[in-house]
Amino acid sequence: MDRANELEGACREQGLRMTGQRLTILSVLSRADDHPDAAELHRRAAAIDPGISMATVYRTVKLLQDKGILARHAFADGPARYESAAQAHHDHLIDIESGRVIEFHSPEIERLQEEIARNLGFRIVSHRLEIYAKPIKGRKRP
Amino acid sequence: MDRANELEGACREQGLRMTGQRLTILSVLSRADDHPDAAELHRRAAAIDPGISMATVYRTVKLLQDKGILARHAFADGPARYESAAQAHHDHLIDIESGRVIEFHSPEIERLQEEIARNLGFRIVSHRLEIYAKPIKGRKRP
DNA sequence: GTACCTGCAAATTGTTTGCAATTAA
DNA sequence: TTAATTGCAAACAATTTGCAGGTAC
Repeated sequence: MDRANELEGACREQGLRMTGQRLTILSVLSRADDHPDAAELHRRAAAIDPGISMATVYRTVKLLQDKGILARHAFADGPARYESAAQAHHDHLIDIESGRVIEFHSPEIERLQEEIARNLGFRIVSHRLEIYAKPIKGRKRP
Repeated sequence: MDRANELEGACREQGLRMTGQRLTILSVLSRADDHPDAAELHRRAAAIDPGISMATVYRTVKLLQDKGILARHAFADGPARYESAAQAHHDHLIDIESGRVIEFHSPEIERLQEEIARNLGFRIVSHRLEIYAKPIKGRKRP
């Protein structure tokens, strides 16, 4: 019922072998409500199972990505960051002061993108929209 | 009057020393109507001045970037690609079959982005919008 | 003359991979 | 049983940097 089981279930459906390391990484991913990079995933996973290696983290995130279970985002600088692919499509606003990532979605922008691509004679396969911004001082944010 | 002189002029205005290597790289950049990566810039520059090193290419593009003369784009995969920053702001559609980059601009999308950021309590510093797409067969493209 | 620039090679960063040992199914 | 998975270390790709010598101004 919880997210760990959802991710684990998705993996089993895909016929992946559920090793201790994978379970550990899945549990880390399921409890993450941020956008950790590989090093951070390894740190959190190693806190549970100290023997886990960086190579396994990389192999696992790539595997999950290929299976459509995990989304990888290479923002403008620094290492790639990951999040569960289970949620609906969205874009990202990156707080360049804190590194925090805020998700948003604009059907209007999506529609305009489709229109632009079509007018150029293309069919969209994927897209990337990232806003790099600073918090406005004295403004409360949701 | 031509773009080589424009770029060179911009560099001189910034007080940069105009070495032979920089002039070579500037001339390569000025005649490029595509989005070359560092290796490609080096290839083209080396065709003019075989002694030029990769390190100098990297140092030069970074310098020009810092001075606002050159724009660096790290697309979804492969090395970063560069283009003159002299032109108006625009976003990119990448033909994933050929790697070709098509520029477009949508004031409407820009406006929506501003609105989204404002509503979240942020001020946009920069943004990145890339559309990865395939050509529609049997359609003529501009 | 001197601060800046260059080439070279070595270092860095983020990520991938070959291999021999281990393990899930 | 046996094909998949792991840890380790080495390999990789893109980019940066220390250093000793060279050059624009």
